[in-house]
Amino acid sequence: MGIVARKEKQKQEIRQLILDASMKLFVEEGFSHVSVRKIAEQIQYSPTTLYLYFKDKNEILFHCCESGFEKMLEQNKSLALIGNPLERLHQMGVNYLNFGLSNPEYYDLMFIQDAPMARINELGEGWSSGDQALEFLKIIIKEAMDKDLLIPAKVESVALAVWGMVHGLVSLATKQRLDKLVSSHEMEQTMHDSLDWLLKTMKKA
Amino acid sequence: MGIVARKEKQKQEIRQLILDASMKLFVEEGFSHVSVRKIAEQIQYSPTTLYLYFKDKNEILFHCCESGFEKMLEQNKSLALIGNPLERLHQMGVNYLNFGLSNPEYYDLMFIQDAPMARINELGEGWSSGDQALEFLKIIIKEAMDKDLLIPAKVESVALAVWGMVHGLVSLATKQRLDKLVSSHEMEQTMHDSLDWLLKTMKKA
DNA sequence: TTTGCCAACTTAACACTGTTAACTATCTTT
DNA sequence: AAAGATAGTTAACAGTGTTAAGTTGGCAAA
Repeated sequence: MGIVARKEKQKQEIRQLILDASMKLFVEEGFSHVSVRKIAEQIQYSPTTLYLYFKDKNEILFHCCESGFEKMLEQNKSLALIGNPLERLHQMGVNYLNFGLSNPEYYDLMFIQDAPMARINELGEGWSSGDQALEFLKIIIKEAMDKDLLIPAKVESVALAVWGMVHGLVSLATKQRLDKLVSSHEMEQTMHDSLDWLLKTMKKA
Repeated sequence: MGIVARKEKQKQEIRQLILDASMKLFVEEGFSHVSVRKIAEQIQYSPTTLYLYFKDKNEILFHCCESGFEKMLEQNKSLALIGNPLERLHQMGVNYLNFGLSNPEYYDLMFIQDAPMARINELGEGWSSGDQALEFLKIIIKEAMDKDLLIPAKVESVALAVWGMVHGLVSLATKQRLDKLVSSHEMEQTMHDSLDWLLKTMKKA
């Protein structure tokens, strides 16, 4: 049994090797410049070898995407320390904007590109990463309402509105839709202003 | 002079032929399935002929994108009839959500894909379509504030927040990020709920 | 009228892309 | 030692955007 276990371990190592190479490439060169052949070259294997470890490119990208969610989750660890749910919500929004602007390639994969979702749909699974994140957001909002800090409303609507807004800002910015409309050195500040405005507005007087 | 004018007219006709074919294709088959070769086949020309009329594929897509903005503008013509700026803002949001959900391929090109912006950046021009749309939004918000219907705030922040939210909702939805989180038959309603919530919340009591 | 030019257009090719089928070693088991 | 599974390869298919070179046809000047 030891021998079959070792084989399995080696297999996993190569899988990881492929994923690491993919991530390195797409962080450095950008999502659109990552090809199966380039990944293979990076790890000194033939391109077709990747297909022995992954069904297709989508599956590789899905794992990179999951890795992005881990990165994001990591960043949000410190949120637990914030007692006030409204302040926690605010910091979560700030973290979201920062993550998106600092990791545009990851962000693209996590929330915009079709590839990772295509893989999920093929397997008929749920989207656990997205589910967790939205659930987390809903809990904070519910807590804030319970503590009478927010105007009562349907939690789902508010959560979607907040997520929608920060996602909208990040994706407009990273897809260059604000470049010609907002001066670039004020861009980040303007985005944070919008977030501040939302939180101030939804706060109970 | 008549002869050179006719030639010019013919040139414009072929340009339009190419654009029409492109639009037909990418509305029917989806953005990612539009290739230079397919466009060419559609109009019975050789693929390379397109390069006599357009610099590259990006330029073609840019024009399709502009055509999307016209479609959207058309839809917003009726807004002028609404006297109350808050109601007008609300209807504009509703229109935005509907446009995005009904024309996902156009929407993708207008607000998400790199191609059209790449062309704008190459030419060093501004983004007049985006500029107009945002300006329009700002004017409504300013009017609402002046008429004491909205809590006063920096117009730019509010405009970006509102745009960000509707854009965020549409792009999350069209990029399948809500599929596993919101039941599909309630999706549209949920999105409108979020918009309603925002407008109700920002409204002066 | 004939020559020459110029414009519109096409063919062939380059350098890529994801992916599959078929082949070749190497290592395991009988 | 022979047979079979495993891991990896090469070659190929069908597609992408794009460019260089070649081919027409029609018009203008000689």
